[in-house]
Amino acid sequence: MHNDLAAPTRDVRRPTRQHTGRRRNAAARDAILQAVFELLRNGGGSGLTIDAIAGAAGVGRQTIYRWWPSKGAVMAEAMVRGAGAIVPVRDSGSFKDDLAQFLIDIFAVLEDQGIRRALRQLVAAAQYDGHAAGALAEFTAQRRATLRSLLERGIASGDLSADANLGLLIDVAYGVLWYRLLVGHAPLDAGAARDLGTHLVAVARRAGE
Amino acid sequence: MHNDLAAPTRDVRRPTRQHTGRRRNAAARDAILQAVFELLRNGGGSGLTIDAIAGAAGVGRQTIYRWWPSKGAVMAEAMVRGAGAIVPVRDSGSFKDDLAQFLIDIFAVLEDQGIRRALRQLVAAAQYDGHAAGALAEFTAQRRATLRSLLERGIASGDLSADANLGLLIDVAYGVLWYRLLVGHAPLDAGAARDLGTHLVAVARRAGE
Amino acid sequence: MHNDLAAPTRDVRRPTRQHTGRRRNAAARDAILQAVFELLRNGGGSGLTIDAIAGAAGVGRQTIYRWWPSKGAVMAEAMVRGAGAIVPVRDSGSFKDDLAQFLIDIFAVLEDQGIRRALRQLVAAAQYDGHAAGALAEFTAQRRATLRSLLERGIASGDLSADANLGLLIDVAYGVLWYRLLVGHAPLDAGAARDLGTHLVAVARRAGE
Amino acid sequence: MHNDLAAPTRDVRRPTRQHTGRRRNAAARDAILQAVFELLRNGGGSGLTIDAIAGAAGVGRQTIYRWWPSKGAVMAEAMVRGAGAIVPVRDSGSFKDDLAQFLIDIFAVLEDQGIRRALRQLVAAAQYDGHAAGALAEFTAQRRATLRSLLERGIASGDLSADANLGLLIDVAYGVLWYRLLVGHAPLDAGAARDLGTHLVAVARRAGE
DNA sequence: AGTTAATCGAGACGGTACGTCAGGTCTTGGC
DNA sequence: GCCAAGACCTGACGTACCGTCTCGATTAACT
Repeated sequence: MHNDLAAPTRDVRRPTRQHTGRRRNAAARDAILQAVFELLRNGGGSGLTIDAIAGAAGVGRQTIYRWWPSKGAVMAEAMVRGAGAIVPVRDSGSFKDDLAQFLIDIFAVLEDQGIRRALRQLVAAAQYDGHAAGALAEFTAQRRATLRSLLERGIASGDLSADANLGLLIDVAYGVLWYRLLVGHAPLDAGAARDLGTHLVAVARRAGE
Repeated sequence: MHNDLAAPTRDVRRPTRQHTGRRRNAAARDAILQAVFELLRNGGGSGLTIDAIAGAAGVGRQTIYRWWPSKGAVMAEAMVRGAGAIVPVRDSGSFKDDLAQFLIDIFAVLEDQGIRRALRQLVAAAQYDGHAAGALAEFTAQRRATLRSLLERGIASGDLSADANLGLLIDVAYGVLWYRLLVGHAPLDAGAARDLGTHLVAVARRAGE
Repeated sequence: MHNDLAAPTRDVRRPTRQHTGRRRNAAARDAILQAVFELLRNGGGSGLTIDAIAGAAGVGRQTIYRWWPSKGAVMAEAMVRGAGAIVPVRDSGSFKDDLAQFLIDIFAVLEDQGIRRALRQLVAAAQYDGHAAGALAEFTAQRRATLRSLLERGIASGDLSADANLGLLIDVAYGVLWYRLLVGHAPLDAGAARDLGTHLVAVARRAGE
Repeated sequence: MHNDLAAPTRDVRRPTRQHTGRRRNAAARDAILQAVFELLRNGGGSGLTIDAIAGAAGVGRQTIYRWWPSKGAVMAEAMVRGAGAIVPVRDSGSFKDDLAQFLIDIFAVLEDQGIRRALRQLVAAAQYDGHAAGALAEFTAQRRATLRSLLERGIASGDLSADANLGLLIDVAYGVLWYRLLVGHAPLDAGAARDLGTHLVAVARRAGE
């Protein structure tokens, strides 16, 4: 059925056909993710229906189910891709400045109401949809790794003690962020970012003394 | 809902009659809250329907809507009532011990998978239901107040500096708690409670130095 | 609905409740049947969807499924009710005239393209839907009974022989009708009705000689 | 699909290349018709899908659409080919015997439940599919022609009067057959065939007297 | 004691969204 | 260029819930 001469050694291992038929269209996949993210940002996140997604993406409903197992899964992936606007770690030479700037940058992204709504939806979906939970776990792990590399630079520079509990520090930073985001009792602005940065540096230095 | 003053002639004819008819049955209300909490703890939170609540409580659906404006509202109230098992603040004389014990007690309550699921559901519901959001805000405000009173005792005793940023400290404590609860990347056990307690005391003491 | 005078001993005999809840709304049922018949007559019978029925009747989709088990069933009942416009048997004193007039009247009803389409749809649905098949059987049995009573008058008057095979005569009459209706190779007009009437009388008279 | 003879000049410019590409595979066509007929006879006619046909025939879906314009068309052709098992007209010298035998032979074929189901499906499909309607018309026209030739022999032999209404007689015969087949209120067995034969001869003889 | 009216459990109502299934078209790599 | 496979868009299906409305029964204050 295929050309034996082209891959003589492969035939032995894969005697049967691997695939036939039309290939999946990655453009459709992208259009769906794009549409989901836009709808989450602009429309009311609650009323996000599969039909609306399909309509906005110019795609059939079945195609969505072909790529993702549930609505939560596609929502999660869309938000990881869209909301994961990379907040870069700067390197100014001063660890304290870099940390403060990192937090300020993150909080600045969260000024956007659409991003806020999208992230809240992601957490909500993760509570009852296993796929969304997986996506959220992956998303947050990535974010924690970024912050960890920054904190490790602080250890190297001596701003943080060598035995600082980095895992806890990271959870403190993102914990405050998510807690305020989800409950909404306190602002997420530049002042909050500065306070949080001060807190992290203070405790980390103290930890080694 | 309408104003009787707009119909003065009726007041003349029925000046005294305040109310007639059967009174609401508080037992039904309790049965509903009880049923919701049980379903949240045991069943899969996703499939929590009004029908299921009514069935479990032995109640008609309309009765639920008579007492609460939305599913999120009744869920929220049930969880505030059920999950709000009071974790008392102890007074052993040592602020540090009391703080550590407070966190350990809270984390012990969270060992229960049902409580965990219920709290996660509450946060999820709050993201798309205004009533649930209100209930969550009230719930968390109450919890923050409790912790704040404990921390103020720490200031009084001199364990914390007088100008410590209590609001931030509280958000750090609950932020770590909720973040780990919602994302699930790290355990919520006695060790975590101790680490968190140490962190809070260390930073707060440092802050005033 | 029940007799309260039976009162004190009631609990013993009927310990359980007979019925609670809102009663079914016969008006909705009628609206559905009406809408189905109109859609079958006017619209293209092929594209008759449950949604279209529900929309035309101003009814929810579930209500249709509450009353009938399948689309074929509701189609069948609608057509039995709508297309079963009673063609009365006349009694002019002359059996032959009455038979001829009966056939002419039936064929006249079939001049209406909508009725034609509806009847064809009924037969089509009956081929793959058991409920529709039942409705068709009932419908045709009723029609055969009507014709049989007319033919029996013919026997009484001596126009038909006493041992005429009435079952076959009836099937001949309706067989020709349905065959032409379904295949469409020959017209169903007054001339056809007269020919068919002549045929029936001729063969039935002969049969006894 | 186009006629090469219509473009003689093309042959001059490309004298050698008569045709490129794989030729249509008539075997695939046969396999499809065979598969459709088998599925109609054995499986439930209702759930006959294009996918099922393609699968049973070992054929791609597109191949079916290359040969027929719609599902009704392929169903109709399959049934005309499969169910059109030729019932030959015999010539024993006796018209009455030949007619009776013809009807008995036809009814014998209809003993097969699969044939019955297939024919009912054909009629059902013809009610909403123009292609199937065409196929049914062609099929029935062919059957009527066969019976007509037999009846004309009856006129030649003097068993039928010269001015008998052959069109009506044919419709009576097939009408009774289809009516009983579609409604199912009476059997289609040898006894029924004999009754029908007697009826036809009786009326036809009488008609000329 | 009788009247009046709001509540109760139950369940039908008009809707909206779901996830699946089928139809007919388009695309891919192989022949 | 035909073929099998299968992804694509479309649209109907039957189900699950939603929040409201209606039913007979119950219950409690006011007459």
